Amino acid sequence: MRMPSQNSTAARKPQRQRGHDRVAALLEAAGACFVEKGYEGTTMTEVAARAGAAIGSLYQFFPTKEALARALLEQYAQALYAELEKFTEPSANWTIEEWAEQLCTLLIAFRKRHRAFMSLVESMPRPAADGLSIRRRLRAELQALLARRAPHRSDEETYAAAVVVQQMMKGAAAIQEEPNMPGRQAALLQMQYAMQRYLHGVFGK
Amino acid sequence: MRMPSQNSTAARKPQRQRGHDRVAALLEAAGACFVEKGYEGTTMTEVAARAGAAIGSLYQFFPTKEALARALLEQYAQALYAELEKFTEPSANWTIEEWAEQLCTLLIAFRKRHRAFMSLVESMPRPAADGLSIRRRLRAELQALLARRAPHRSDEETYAAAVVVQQMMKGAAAIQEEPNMPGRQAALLQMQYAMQRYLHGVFGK
Amino acid sequence: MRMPSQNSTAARKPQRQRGHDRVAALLEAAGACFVEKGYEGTTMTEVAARAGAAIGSLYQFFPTKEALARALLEQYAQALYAELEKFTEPSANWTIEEWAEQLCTLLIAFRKRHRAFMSLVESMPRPAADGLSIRRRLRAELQALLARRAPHRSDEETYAAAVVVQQMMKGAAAIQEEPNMPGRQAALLQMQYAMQRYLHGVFGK
Amino acid sequence: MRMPSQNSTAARKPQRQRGHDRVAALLEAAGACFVEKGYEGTTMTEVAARAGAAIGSLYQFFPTKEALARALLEQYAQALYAELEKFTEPSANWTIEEWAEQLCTLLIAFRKRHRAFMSLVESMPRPAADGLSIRRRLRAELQALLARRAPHRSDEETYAAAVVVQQMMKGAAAIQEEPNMPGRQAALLQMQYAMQRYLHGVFGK
DNA sequence: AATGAATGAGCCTTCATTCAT
DNA sequence: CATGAATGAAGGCTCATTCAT
Repeated sequence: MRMPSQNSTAARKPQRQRGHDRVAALLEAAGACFVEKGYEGTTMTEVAARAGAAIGSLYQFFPTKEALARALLEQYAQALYAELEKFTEPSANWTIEEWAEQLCTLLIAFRKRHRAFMSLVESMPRPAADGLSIRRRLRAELQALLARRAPHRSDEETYAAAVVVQQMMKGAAAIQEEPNMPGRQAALLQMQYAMQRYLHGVFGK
Repeated sequence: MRMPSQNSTAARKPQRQRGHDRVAALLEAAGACFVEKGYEGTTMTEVAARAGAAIGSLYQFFPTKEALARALLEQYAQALYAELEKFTEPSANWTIEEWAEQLCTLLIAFRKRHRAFMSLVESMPRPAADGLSIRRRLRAELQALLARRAPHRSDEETYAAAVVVQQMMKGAAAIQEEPNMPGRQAALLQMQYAMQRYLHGVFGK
Repeated sequence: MRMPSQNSTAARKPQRQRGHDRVAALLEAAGACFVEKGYEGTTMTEVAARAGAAIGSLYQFFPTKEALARALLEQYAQALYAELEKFTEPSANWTIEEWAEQLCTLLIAFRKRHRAFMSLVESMPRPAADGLSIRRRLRAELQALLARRAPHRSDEETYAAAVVVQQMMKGAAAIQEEPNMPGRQAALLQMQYAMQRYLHGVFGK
Repeated sequence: MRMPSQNSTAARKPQRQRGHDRVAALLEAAGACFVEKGYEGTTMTEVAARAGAAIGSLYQFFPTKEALARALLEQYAQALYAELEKFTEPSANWTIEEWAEQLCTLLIAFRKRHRAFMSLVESMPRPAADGLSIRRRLRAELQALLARRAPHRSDEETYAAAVVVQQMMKGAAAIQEEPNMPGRQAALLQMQYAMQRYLHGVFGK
């Protein structure tokens, strides 16, 4: 049963609200699908079904499968940048080892919360690979963070270090994701240790 | 000694010269395709065409796309193990840093020569994921190598270290593969440096 | 009340007028194809074309060739059961010979109207053989009818009789279907006569 | 050197002992396959493999799948005619009931021994349907037998009776073939009884 | 907006049959 | 004759995307 629609200005808001919920549900469903089956394995039909929407509705908001993935990725990226922001301020007080530990902790927690992130970054097909640009942005972020800690280093040096840190974090994520891995915790700690050693070597006094 | 146990997804072995050549051509074509477009993006039709064979010929030897990928993977794995074998002997004379450098060099060279290796390991769909078992084998290999260098370490410790080394090598490979990456060489060197620092910290006297 | 338990090989139900029409057209086309070429000989492409639909539309409603055949079969089965229902009531007044004649008439007419029925029951591949269960149901129906006429007979006896009647009806259908058969009418009458003799022997006073 | 080729779809006759064995093995393998999977479901490759022969060898003797089936059918038909011959002589002494019983027994035993016979007769595709002609020949045979027993009957009458008898025998075979059928023996006996009643009614004094 | 039907290019795979050795 | 590789038309089915209601 439909409520008699209120006057045109008032009626708009609930409609938008509905739309918002829809989009949220769709993105969530998409995330779940991408995690479970990867980009190629995910079906637009299934995403819609999982969100309790019709296929047509899905296309109303996301004109393309790629757009859907991109939107999801973008959402994650924003969240990640927001979290990284917290590193800007207090990081000055930390030793480089503490800094590394915090970074590891943050990234690992983030990937645990948003499992589709990695999955998508890795499984989107090359030509469309938006994952690439996201990685680049994240890398720049890391570089900026590192540059702040070591202002005397050249851009080339901080860039290279950012690349290394990024790859190591990716490694940590992979460890997390691997099913039935024995000694996962120990391995993660070692990964963190490796990063600490590296950063100490490069930026430590 | 290997049983001739052709399980259903295994490749049929050619029995004539002609067949051998075909299989080689097909595998090569498959490798090229997988590199360029990943597992899902690769078409059996295209593989056949690229090898100058009819689609039926492809299926004569590889009953499935998956079998084709698996065969390729297996081929690479064997080659890699063979190369790693050379590490067993002389490594005793090396410092841990030299050892790490040699390993980096070897793996990087290997991936350059067999670009489909990584591509496939990463892009094969989970359930079939033969990549997983290959990674496990390689990890065991690394662990054995590390254990030889540090006999006083427990299995848990060497295993964790093997995991870390493996992830770092994957990172290096990713760096190599990334298109249009500025300062690639520097980054690779840093990656190697990171590994050396880590191994030094863990196994160095 | 029917559960909406769409098991994976079941047909999706259309929810719009347009869909209903499509499904009807598709089933009709399928029937025609199955009659002409049997189950294996029938092509999904051809069914779609014959119904003036795209191949995708066919699969929208019938996820499998088997599902299509099953749906058709089910439709016929329902129709047949409905017609047999009319036998329950008045049959008491008939002699066994009249009963047999009516049954022959009904079944022959039914098969003439729904020629795909038999074709499908016979040509569906064994493992999937839904034909089997349909036959079993029809057999049970016949047994019930016979049991009503001869309440003093044991279940075993009526079952065996039902089997015989069923096979004879199948024989009659085969006679009908055979192309260029001389003296078809006479043969059909003889078939009916055989059934009457048999039933008279078993259930007659 | 090629013999002036017989008609194109016929099987070539082997000319050496080895060839004979091969052909026998192939036919047997074919029979097994046809029973298990029907005509369409059977693969030339599988037949060859099952007979321990190469696919090329199979085609050396049977130029076509159809030819293979036909050859098998022909073989069975010959065997059946041979067995029916025994009916010519002594049948005069039997009552019609005895005659029917013997016929049932013989046919049932035959189908049990040559299970591919029925399977093939029923599953060969229409246009090629050699089954048809075989049925016709068998029908003629039956008619001849019946005519001998009842010389006063017209051709039309004996033909119709032959048709009925044939269908009933087919029904009996179906009963035999049906998996997990409870009370099979009883049903078979009833089938025989039905035939006896019928023949008694038509040809009995 | 929402819904669900429509579309069709394209994918993986099969298999009867032919051919070169 | 034997063998096994070669061939390619054709089939079942998927799925991103568009359209009509």
